[in-house]
Amino acid sequence: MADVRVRFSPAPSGSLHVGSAHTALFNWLFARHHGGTFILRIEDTDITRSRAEWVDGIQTTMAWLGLDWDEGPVLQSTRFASYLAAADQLLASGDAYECYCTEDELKARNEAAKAAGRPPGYDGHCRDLAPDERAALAAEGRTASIRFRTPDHGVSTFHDLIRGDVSVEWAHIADFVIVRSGGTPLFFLANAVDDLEMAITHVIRGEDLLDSTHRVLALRAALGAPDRPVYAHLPLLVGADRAKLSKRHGAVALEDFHHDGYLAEAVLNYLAMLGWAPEDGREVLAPDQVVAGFDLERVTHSAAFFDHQKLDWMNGEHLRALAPDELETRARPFAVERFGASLDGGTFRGALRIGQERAVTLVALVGQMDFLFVDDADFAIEPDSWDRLVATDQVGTILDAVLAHLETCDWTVDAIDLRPVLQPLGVKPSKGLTAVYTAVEGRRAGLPLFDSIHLLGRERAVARVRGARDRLHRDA
RNA sequence: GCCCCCAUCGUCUAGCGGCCCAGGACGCUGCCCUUUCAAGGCGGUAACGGGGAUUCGAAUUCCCCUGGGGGCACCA
Repeated sequence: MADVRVRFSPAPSGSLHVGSAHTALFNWLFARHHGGTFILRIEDTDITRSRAEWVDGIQTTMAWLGLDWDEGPVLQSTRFASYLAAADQLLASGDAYECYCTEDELKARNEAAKAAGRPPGYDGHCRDLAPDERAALAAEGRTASIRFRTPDHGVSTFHDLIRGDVSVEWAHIADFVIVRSGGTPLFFLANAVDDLEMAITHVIRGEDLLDSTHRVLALRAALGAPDRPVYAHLPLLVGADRAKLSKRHGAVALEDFHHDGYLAEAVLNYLAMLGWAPEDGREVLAPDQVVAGFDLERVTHSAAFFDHQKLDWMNGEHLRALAPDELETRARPFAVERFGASLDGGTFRGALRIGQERAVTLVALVGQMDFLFVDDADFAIEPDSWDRLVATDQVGTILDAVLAHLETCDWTVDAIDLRPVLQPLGVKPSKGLTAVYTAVEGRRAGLPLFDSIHLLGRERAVARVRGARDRLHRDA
């Protein structure tokens, strides 16, 4: 497939949402798979809802995910002249007309229609006004919007790469506004004009836009387009209630996943698996592998549930696949944010080495090593863990023996093995060591103890075990 | 209300007429490994929404029903 040109065209009315990111990703995958061009177009024709900071945020987040674009960002707000010229052309050809109905009137008539059991949508009130009628309305001080005249009869059909032929009767599609009474163009117009001018070959977007395709295509034809792009409507992403994913379903802003310590390649991988599956069934893939195997015709038809649990698993898979240096590069910002100046490079690398195989996110990875970097004055055992330590059989004996060992043992080894200390006491390692985990790491479970003690250093390790032992005696 | 789209384990999916009394993955769960927690290894649990039709044969084709979702803005 040569000369593929696709675009991702978000409205900058918020930060990039996982549903939008899903659409962006599929466009990007398609473009990259076919060696085509991926264009970023910002659909900000509604200037009251758009904000420059969101335009920046969308780009930042796309860059984080690894979705690079070849052209743009093209802001539709800078192209109003083109859209308005197209509107004039449609007015001249009779495909569009001026509508003097006010928003309040439309709303009232719509509600009346619904109440009467008739379908909502424009009723054609200003469709065939005579010139003198228009002049009279304008004289009242009304400003006209411009509406596109849809056919009264017949059927609109287009072919969707994923869903096959999709048809609807024109009688069900009301005339729609393409230019606001304030003189600014609307989505349908800008979309049709830009897809035409940018020579978009494939339109890949969410299924929620399926019905609007008929209108865009009609506009496009009225504008004199000789052809149509290929359409592919993606399955929607839904929450636990099976409704379209939105803010009330929890974290849906893509930047949140970044901040929560998810790896971009894991998010990309997971998002790709929502609605698409590689032919060989392998699920954990690097971005270039997803690109290589991607095929729009293998995209599924039904809405997909965004499963955080599976994302967590997948993130762990990608985390464990990272080379040591790369892991350090990714984790360091999170560690710096959490520990600041107390972060020691050597200890950090050691902790990463033993933490990598058990963490789900970078945040969790850094979180489990906090006992190494917290100020010793601030170190505290979790209350619940302390209670259970106190209740442990022979806890005093265990801590005394461990303390004695830590003060005298050889510290030049790789890790401080405490099993020989416990053995003479007749304490089961798993049980006795839980008490030591609590004393050293502040909780009953965490990074491997023997390595952790070594990373902590003799002085600090001894201080922690002594602290626990002394507190035990005080309480007793 | 009208229109459109969709329908395989709890979830993501494989399956495009016989290879399927349905395969993989997440989750859950049993065992093993094990200094905790994980990770890992080996098992287990669990699905073709219902009814017709076509066919020698249907998860796969067609129709109806049911269910779910989306749309019907001077948002995109």
